[in-house]
Amino acid sequence: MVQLLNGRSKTRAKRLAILRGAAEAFRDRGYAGAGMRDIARRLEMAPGNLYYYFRDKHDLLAFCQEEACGRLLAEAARARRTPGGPARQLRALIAAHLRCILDELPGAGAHLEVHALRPAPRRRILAQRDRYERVLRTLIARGVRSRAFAPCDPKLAALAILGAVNGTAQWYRPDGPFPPGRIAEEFADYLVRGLRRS
Amino acid sequence: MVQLLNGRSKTRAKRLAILRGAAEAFRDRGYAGAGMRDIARRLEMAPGNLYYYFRDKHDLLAFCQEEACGRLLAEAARARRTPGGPARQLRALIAAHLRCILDELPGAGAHLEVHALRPAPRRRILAQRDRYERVLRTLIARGVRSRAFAPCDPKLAALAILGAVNGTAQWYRPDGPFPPGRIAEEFADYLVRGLRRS
DNA sequence: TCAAAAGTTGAACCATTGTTCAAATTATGA
DNA sequence: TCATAATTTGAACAATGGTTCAACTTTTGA
Repeated sequence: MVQLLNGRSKTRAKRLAILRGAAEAFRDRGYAGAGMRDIARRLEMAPGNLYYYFRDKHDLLAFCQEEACGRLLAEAARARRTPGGPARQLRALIAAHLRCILDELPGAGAHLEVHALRPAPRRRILAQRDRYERVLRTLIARGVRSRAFAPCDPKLAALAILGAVNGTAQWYRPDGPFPPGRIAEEFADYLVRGLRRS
Repeated sequence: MVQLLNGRSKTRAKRLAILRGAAEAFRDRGYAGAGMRDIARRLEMAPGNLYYYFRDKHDLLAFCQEEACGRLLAEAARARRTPGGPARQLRALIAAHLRCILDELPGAGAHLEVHALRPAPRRRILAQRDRYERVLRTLIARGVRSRAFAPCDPKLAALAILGAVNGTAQWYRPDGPFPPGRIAEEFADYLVRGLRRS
């Protein structure tokens, strides 16, 4: 294979591979419960090697969460550009969010154990999370104003949606009965229909 | 005060007090992240004293989860006795569930970190959780059959509801802008409306 | 082909964790 | 009031955790 990746992006690829194992471990055992040795074993590498790619465990967690937030914010931006009213856009965002955390990242940042982050990354990640939630709330509020949705508190509705969506990381299994696409579609339908006027 | 409590129920009261502190710690830091010293400090007692009431940390976690599951199953039984169709019953159960984990228990077992349980308690708690989920699914399926709800997979719908409901433990704060009753009512309305035919 | 750089290893270190226990304190009841 | 039981304490112990690092292997590029 031709070498298309320079040094920088090769280490980034490795960091993403580590992310996958680490995020799985964090999801299964929690941040503190997942040991560096466990993470290394999942990836079939030596524990010490993790420290070649990440300064320490906090840094590894921060990378997981920033990667997840970054992708979700990209999906949020795309959703706002999709044609249609707030209902269609919200539906698209929920489905994209689900595909993202089920398919690409193994629930990275689903737990969002921000308490374990250092002050600086925590501020960054909380800011990203706030931006994402604001997009959600704005879509909902817009739907309420356009009378597509019934009156409600957009903040509470957004929290309900995020709970249902992020909760999937806890029970979803790739070899389970529900493929990610199916979950994405059914959840998006259900969670948007609850907002509609009845 | 008159001594109405015999020895047994007095130690049970203390165990419940410990539960409150422990469940808060588990919710904030995760099972592994919450140290026995932290839990003791929250309760203003010595670390060693916890071992007078619980065999070890696993036992403390098991008590939290069994207490939570027990109360939720009691609410499930009551919901099935409330008058009205599946929609009303489901709405009542969701609201009761929320009041339970927001008001009474500080999100005990919200995480449901079953991996940290010993085999025997884990079997018990998983069985209780399954029973609870089955009640939920049955209510949903009944609503679908009676054409009160739109066709859907009751299993997926139940998981969506549980995600939204249990997720509240992560962001709810007693001194926040939303009182538990408000959250219970809005969530119950929203989550049931999503099932209705539109 | 080979020297330098990049990447990998696992044993060792030290702080922290769950846990124990003998001693101290408080509650009980006759 | 006092002896007994119940409860609480905190120092100490063994195990586990994150982390370091010198040595080793692989990759790179000329």
